[in-house]
Amino acid sequence: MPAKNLIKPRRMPRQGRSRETVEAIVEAAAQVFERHGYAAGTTNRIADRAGLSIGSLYQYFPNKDAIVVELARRHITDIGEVAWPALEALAREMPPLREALAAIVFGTIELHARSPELHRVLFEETPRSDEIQALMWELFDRSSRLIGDYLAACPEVSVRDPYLAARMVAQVVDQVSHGAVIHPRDGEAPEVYARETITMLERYLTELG
Amino acid sequence: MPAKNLIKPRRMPRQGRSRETVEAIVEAAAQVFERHGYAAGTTNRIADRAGLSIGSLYQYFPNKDAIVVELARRHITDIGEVAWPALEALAREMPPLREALAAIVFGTIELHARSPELHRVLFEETPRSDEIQALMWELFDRSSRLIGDYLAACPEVSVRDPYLAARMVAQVVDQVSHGAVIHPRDGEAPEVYARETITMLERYLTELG
DNA sequence: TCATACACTGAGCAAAAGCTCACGTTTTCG
DNA sequence: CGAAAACGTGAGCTTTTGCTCAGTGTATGA
Repeated sequence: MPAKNLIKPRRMPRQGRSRETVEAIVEAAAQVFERHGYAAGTTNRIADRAGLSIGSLYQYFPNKDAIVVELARRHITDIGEVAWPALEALAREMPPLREALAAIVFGTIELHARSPELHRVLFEETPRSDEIQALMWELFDRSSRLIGDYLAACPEVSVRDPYLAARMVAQVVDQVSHGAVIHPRDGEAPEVYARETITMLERYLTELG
Repeated sequence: MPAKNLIKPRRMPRQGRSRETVEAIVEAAAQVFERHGYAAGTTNRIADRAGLSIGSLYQYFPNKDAIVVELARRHITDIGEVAWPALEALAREMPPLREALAAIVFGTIELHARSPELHRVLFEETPRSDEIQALMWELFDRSSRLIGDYLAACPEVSVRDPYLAARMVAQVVDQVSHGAVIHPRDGEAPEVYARETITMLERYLTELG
C-alpha cells in the first residue's frame, strides 16, 4: 500500500480523437439510459456500447452522475435552442392568440416527444441534482418571460398580470405535455387534450366578463 | 452444493406479532426512502431501522420492489380515502363553482404536502411498475368522474363535455400541485399559484362568450 | 406438557457495480 | 527521428447490495 495520494485531475480532451471519444461516451450513454433505465445504465455498459474500454470513460468523467448531468445539460440546451427562437417569433410577429397557444402547446409536445424514454429517465428516474434543477428553472423562467412578452402585447389578452399568466401557461403546458407524452394511455388521443388545453388557456387569458 | 431446490413460499403473517413485523417493515421503509431516496434505501437499512434482522424482512417480502409497491399502494389508498368523500360531497352539496374549485385545488395541495419527499421518491425516482401505474390511473379516473358529476350538475358551468373538462381539471390540478409542492422554489408563494389556478379553471369552465 | 407450526436471527454468499492503475499505443512537435 | 504528451486498455480490486439458510426462540393446541 504505497503512500501515493496524488490528486487525479480528470483529463481534458485536447486532440480530435479524444473529443470524439467524449462524444461517443455521451451518445452511448443516451442510448443505454434510454434502453435500460437509470439504475441498469452502468458505466461498463456505456463504455461497451461506445466501443471503448471502461478506463477511457473514466478519463473524462469522474463518475456515472457526471455523465447523466452532461446528458441532461445537452438535452436542456437542445430544447432551449428550439424553443426560444420560436417564442421570440411570437412577440415579433404577433399572431392571433389561439394560433400562438397552438404553437406553444404543439411545440412543447413535439419537444417532449423527441426521445420520451430518455426524457423520462433523465428527469424522473434520476435523482435530481441541484445543477440540473437550476438549468430547468432557467429554461422555465426564460420561456415564461418570452411568453409574457407576447401576452403583454396581445390585444386579445385581458388578464391583469401577463407575466404571471405566462408562468401559468408555461407550467400547465409543460406538465400536461409531459404527462401526455411520457405516460400515455392506450385509448386516448393526445390531440384531444392538446386542443382542450388550448381552449382552456384561451378562455383563461381572454377575460370576457 | 446439495440438491435442494425446494420452492420457498413467502410467509403469510398469521399471528399478531408477525403482522406487527410487517407494519414495522413498511413504516421503516417509508422513513428510509424518505430520508435516503430510492437507490440508497437498501433492504438492510430498512430492516435495521425496523429493529429487525434482514431475514425477517425477506420472510414477508420477496424483494425490495415488493416493499416499494406495498408502500405506494398504501399511499394511493390513503389519498383515495380522503379525496373521494370530499369529491362526492361536492356533487351532493353543490357549492358555488369557485368554492368547489378552491376545495379541489387546496385539497390536492394538502394531499401532496403530507409527505412530499416520500411522495417524490415513490412517484418520481422509483421506476414505475405497471401495477402502480394502474393504481394511479384508477385514482385519476375515479376522481375525474366525481368531479365530472359535480360539473355536469353545476349551473355555472357551460362547457360542452363536463367529463372531459373534469379530466382537464384533475390533470391540471394534480400536476400543478405536484410541481408546487414537490419542487418548490424559494421566492415563490404557492398560494399565488393556487389562486391563479382557481381563476384559470373558473374562466375555462364558465364560457361567457 | 410438549410437539409442532410460526416467527426471528445474522453471518455470510454470489453477483454486480463503480472505479483504478500500470502499461501499451498514437499523436505532436522540436 | 525521437521524446514527451496525449490517449486508450482491461484485468481485477473494493465495496455494496440483494438475498439465503441453518439454526434458535416463541406461541399454540391437543
